[in-house]
Amino acid sequence: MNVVSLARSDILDFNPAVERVRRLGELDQAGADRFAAALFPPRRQSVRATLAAELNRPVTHRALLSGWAGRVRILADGRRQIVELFVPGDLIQIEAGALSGSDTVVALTDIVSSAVDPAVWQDEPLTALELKVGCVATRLLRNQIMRLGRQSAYERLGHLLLELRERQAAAGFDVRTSFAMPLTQEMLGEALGLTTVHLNRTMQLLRRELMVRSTRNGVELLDPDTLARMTDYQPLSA
Amino acid sequence: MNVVSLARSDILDFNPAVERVRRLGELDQAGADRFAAALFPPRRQSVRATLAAELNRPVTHRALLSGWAGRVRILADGRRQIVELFVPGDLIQIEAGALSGSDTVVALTDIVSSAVDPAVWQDEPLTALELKVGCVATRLLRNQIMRLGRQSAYERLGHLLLELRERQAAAGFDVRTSFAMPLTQEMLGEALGLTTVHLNRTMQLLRRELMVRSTRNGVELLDPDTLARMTDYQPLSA
DNA sequence: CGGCTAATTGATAAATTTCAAGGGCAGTGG
DNA sequence: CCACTGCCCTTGAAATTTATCAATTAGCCG
Repeated sequence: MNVVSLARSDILDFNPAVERVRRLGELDQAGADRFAAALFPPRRQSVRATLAAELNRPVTHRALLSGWAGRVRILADGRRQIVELFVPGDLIQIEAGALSGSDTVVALTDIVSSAVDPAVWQDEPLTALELKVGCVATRLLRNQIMRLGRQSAYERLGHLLLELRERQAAAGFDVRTSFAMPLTQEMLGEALGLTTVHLNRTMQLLRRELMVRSTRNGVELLDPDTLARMTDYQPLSA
Repeated sequence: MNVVSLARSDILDFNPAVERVRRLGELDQAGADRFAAALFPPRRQSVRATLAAELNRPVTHRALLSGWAGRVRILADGRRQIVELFVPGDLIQIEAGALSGSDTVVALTDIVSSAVDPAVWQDEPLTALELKVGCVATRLLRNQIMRLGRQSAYERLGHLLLELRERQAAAGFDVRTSFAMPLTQEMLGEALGLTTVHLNRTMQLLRRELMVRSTRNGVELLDPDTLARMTDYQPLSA
């Protein structure tokens, strides 16, 4: 009855994307299975690989099954902005050609992902889901804008960590003690509009104040409620 | 044959939203008319009014016909971020309830707008359009993230002005000499993550360098190409 | 034990914010 | 017609935050 531990214990057929869609759409087993069946065979890619549009369509989704990715924009002088972060379970919207602008989706770690058959959104229990998935993605973009436009380094980092935690929880991962955070501080800085040096110092501050503990390849939030209050974090599932 | 001047000369039935959709979807007259017919009677609202979801649907579009609006997020301590700006011709996506997060769409000037009948997207020549409209909106959000995360005050302002110009051009306005810019410097600052004071100084810098000339309620870009190079601006229509 | 890459530190410079006032201009009412 | 009031734009000086530059340390893998 504990979905989290079931999902974790039976790694073999735990699929974070299916889990996420199941919860988001409040699907029953049949609906979840239908979505699972719409996933093409997973493909493995290494860090820095590019995720491209597929199936000869202007817009496709790829379900990220493991590893992290990011949508990246690079300026003429080499500055790099990670516009959007993707964690396991996310459905990454990839646009073909001109529609994508100058942004690229890149693997930030080694990843596994599968294309989503667009036909699946026609099926009755899933019709509303494409819309919902889009709305959530848009809200994340707006969160990112709020962080970059209005928050201090400290707030940005705290807010982002809370968001990443909630997103992983929404994909069925157990985040109660700690959650995955495989990004280097350089990448985190590129996402948060901060230099590596400053991000490092900000992270140290969070640790010194006992808001965060870093574990191997992961992070633990020691007082999420206070952190949420301090950084104006609003749960996605509000 | 000059669409711009035709549109301008016949103000009476110039509808920037119809014009924009017509171009975006490469519609013929019949298609454009079909879209025009899907617009509910326009409603007038004053500055600071809120645009709310309608038609008992989770997501609706409102076509902004005149005046400017913005999607706004307010933090607990009163800081305000304009997440997204809307100019005449834009189709503003408005989410109901929880889907919207804590963001609100607000009139930044007096405005006129009409709801879009969602049924219109089912019609054949327009099917692909909802997708395209969404993609463009998303690209604008990503532009905003890039500006806030990676650019200096000078670059941010220049980049945004170029974007606002192109968007108004895309809605059929003649932007060759100057274009509308009815926002106060305070609002511009709230959009660009800058204080009013700093925005003011940055604007003066752009003027001093003869990149920008301010006219009454409008702006003229004196050397758009150079400005685009300096600010890494990529046309939406690329 | 190298040889990486990532994390950390210290010192200094630059960008941006804050605070506090002035000035311009348009509409309003006497 | 003029003073008045309410925005909005503009300025100056000082304080903060964040970036830059340049090493140094820590960890991990073969």
